[in-house]
Order: sequence, then structure tokens, then C-alpha cells
Amino acid sequence: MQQEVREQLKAKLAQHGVSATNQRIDIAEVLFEMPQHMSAEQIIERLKSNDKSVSKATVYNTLNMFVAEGLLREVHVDPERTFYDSTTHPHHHFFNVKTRELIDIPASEISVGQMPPLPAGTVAEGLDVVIRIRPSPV
Amino acid sequence: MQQEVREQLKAKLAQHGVSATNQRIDIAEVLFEMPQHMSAEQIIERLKSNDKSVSKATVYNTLNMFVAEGLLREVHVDPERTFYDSTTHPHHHFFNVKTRELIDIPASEISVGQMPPLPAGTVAEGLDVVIRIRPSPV
DNA sequence: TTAATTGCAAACATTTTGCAGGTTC
DNA sequence: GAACCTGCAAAATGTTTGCAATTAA
Repeated sequence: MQQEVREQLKAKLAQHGVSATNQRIDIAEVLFEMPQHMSAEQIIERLKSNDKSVSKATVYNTLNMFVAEGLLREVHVDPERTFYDSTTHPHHHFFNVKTRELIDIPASEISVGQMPPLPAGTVAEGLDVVIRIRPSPV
Repeated sequence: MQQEVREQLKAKLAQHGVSATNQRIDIAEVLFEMPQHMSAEQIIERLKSNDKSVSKATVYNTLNMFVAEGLLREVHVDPERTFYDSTTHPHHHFFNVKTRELIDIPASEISVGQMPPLPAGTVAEGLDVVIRIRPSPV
């Protein structure tokens, strides 16, 4: 049963040209269990509590590879850490600056109207909308 | 003449409750010369080439204080460094992921339509739109 | 068996901090 | 002279790298 999930993940990695080692599947298992945003440290903690031992270096190597191959998206809103977002199709985020939590906003719920002309000699790579929020004051 | 600029900056700092030391004015001089985005290191370099010697610690302390007092805005798009934006009124950015440069987009040039409801118990603090760009392929 | 991958520890880069000495009002 | 500010060096993070040992095709 668990084994089946791992087989599916192996296929997913293969589709993106990533050969599947045990460690990479362990990491994928954490990330792709549900749509979510995690920092490298959170991933390492989760692996630990799942009794999987994967070194920090391998976690970072793997995350960078997943990003390069389009399996993951990096989100940069918190200067202290990079978040890895297991949802790769276009969408946006709330960022709670107090709790440092990211919350998805489906692309359909925000409409960005006219776009300014791009600077000469450049092409657009992506559009990120971040709504910074904080807990309501008492 | 130069002296006059420094007097104006001193007044600007005072308005924001920041007492004006020589170092703080040196830093303000660099930042507020024109609307721009600089990393701490770029600011330190500029100070050096202006023959102003301000220690790294003081630059960081000052930048944090300016941000806290609303004289500056931090921009987080590049995981490797924080940018300090001398334009504090609402606007958006192009970020060239190759050259790591920020370019302003006036708020009027982007219209963000409907906004999704905020998560319960939170209030909005700000809206950031970043259009990631890269040099056109040859 | 050759190439790819892992893990450790050391290296790095950016930012923060502790504290002694200096400055300011 | 009391409170504040600066600068140095050391510390703290988060991330990357070098390299020897291990695993996989």
C-alpha cells in the first residue's frame, strides 16, 4: 500500500528525468503528500519523525534538483529561508509575516489586469502576487 | 550646497523620529539620492567609494531602523540578499533573475482586480506583485 | 565496473550580537 | 555624565561544496 505510493512517486520523478533513489523518494513522499509549502528544515524534521534518515546535504541537493526539473517551485518571501511549494501550477500566496506561514491563493481568485510593457530585451518568466497579512490586533 | 542636502536629510530623519548621526546621514545620502534598490553590500561599496567609512554593523543597524521607521521598504525576491527600496509608497517590481536587478513598476500600471477574502483573524499589511523576467534568449 | 549518489564536515555568505570605546546633548 | 551610537570581531543562520565511502545501473 505504502509501496504503491512510492512506485507512483518513482514514476513521477522518472517523468521529470530524475532517477529515483530511496532518499529522493523519501523526500518526495513528504512534499507531494498534499499541496504544501515547507522550508528545508521543516522537511528534514518531517523526515526525522518518519524515521527516514537523509542528510542535510542530500535534502538540499534534491530540492535544488526538483526545482530545476520543475517538480517544485521556490517561494521567496521570507528573507530567512526558502520555501518549497509542491504546487507548481500558477497561483499566488498569502504570507503571514508573524507566523511565517504561506497560504495558497488559487490563480482564479486574483485577476491581475493590464501588465506594463517589459523592459527591452527581456521576457517574462512568471508573476508572483503576495498578500502580506498579520494576525488581527486585539 | 552638499551641506544643504545633508540638512534636508537630517530633517527627513527627524520627521521619522530618527536622530541624525553622521553615519546615518551618509547612508541616507546614498539611499535617497534617487529612487533605487540596493543591497546592504552595494550600500557599503558606495559609501566606500564616497570615502565615507561606516562599519558593516552600523549599516545593518541603520537599515533596520530606517525600515522600522518607515523610511525604507525591504524587498524580498532574491534569496541571497535583502534589497532596500528608497521608494516607500505602493508600487511593484520587475525582478531580473539573471542580473538580479529590481525595476520599479508604478502602482498605476498594474491593476489587481478582485482580492480573495483574507484568512480569518488576519488583516492585510501589503500587496506585492513581482514580475520575474530574464534576458531574451538569443 | 563505471558513473551517480550520499553523508559528513568544513566552507560560505549574509545578517545579528556582545561589548568596549566614542560621541552627543 | 547618562544615554545613545559606533565598530570590531565573534556568533548565528541557511545553504553549498569537497571528498571519501556507498549504492545503483
